[in-house]
Amino acid sequence: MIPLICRWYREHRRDLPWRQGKNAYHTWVSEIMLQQTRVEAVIPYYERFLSELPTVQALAACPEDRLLKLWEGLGYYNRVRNMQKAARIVTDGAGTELEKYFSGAPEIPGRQEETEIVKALLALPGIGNYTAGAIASIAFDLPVPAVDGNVLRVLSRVWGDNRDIMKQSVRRSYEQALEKAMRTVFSDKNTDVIQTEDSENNKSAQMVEYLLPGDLNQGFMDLGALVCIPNGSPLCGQCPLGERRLCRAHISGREQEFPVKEQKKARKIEHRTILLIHDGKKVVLRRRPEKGLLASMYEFPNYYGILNRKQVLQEVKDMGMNPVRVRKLEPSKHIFSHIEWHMTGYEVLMEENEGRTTGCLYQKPATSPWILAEAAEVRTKYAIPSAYEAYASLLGRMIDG
DNA sequence: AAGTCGGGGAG
DNA sequence: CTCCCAGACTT
Repeated sequence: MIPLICRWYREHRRDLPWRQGKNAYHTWVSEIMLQQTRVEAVIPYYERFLSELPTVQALAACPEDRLLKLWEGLGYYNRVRNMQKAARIVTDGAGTELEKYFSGAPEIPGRQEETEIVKALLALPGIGNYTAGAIASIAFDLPVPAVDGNVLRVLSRVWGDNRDIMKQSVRRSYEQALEKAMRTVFSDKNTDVIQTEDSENNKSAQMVEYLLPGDLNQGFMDLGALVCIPNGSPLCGQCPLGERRLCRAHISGREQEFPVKEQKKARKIEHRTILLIHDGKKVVLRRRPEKGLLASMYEFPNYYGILNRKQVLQEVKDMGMNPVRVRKLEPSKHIFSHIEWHMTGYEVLMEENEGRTTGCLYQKPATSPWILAEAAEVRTKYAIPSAYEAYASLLGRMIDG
């Protein structure tokens, strides 16, 4: 099965930005972005991120607000904070031996160093079993599995496995099974060769190429994305395993029954009130706490529950502003994985605050800091979660015209 | 083992 | 609407 997937991958692989050349830092960045995120969503972020932070050293040195702005809209913002922490560990030198692998020329570690490399990767924040395996196999050619949703879906169908793939015990058993198989197939003594044509000579000169662990792991990904797809019917006619009767689900016509997954719990609903406080030129923004949901990102002042006009006026006065006019805005809804925000908004026109950019007149700055942001900078400088998009869009119309 | 952490595209 | 995505971390 493994050689079949490797060969299928060489023939059908998608041409993706992070698949040009072999660069461990590039692989790392792409794998972090791709956690729970689709390829199409990642591509533009990946290009922008690498053009601004082309090296692990540049990542280590990037200011946090700029880092969050580069990640704005991708979600799971701890991913990028953890990646920067890891970059600082790597470039510190004191931490691991990984620095040479993540900077400079591509250097492939020997098999003897395999367990050490994987262990060092796993020790970095933001890198778990999957990502360590992906980097080790794709960038370093090490025979380590990278078990993600694609692998679980493909293999649960191939094996007709009716266990719940959400259970970590099941994931572990897949990792162990794959690791054992990969050690055998990718061992130095069993180098299956692939015959390929030499395109330059246009002759059928045969080159010897070896099956690579990275091709298997990426083969699972592309197979899962293009053929063995979730939701609906997989395209078994295009599958290298289907016609060879290597897939139990396909043999018995039960493709739809796998993978088995326990259904998720219902989301919690939260009502919130969003305030667009502005003077026609500047708008009030707030920085979220450093932990929890949307940590350290910027937002419009907002409050739990639905406030009426009187309460809104009181809140604005408590912030030290002089409100002139209050107007109710259209409600808006935003859905997170586990929470649903039902928002209502108010536009609050306030007196001009020339000269003031930050401050808190009636509250301690440490507990409720706010800033007066230039309208143009709201979009260019501050990382604002997509949850506020409806109101950010309204604000643009209020201030710019 | 269960909960937290985003956002968007497809069915 | 629901599901799922190249998951990791905390409790």
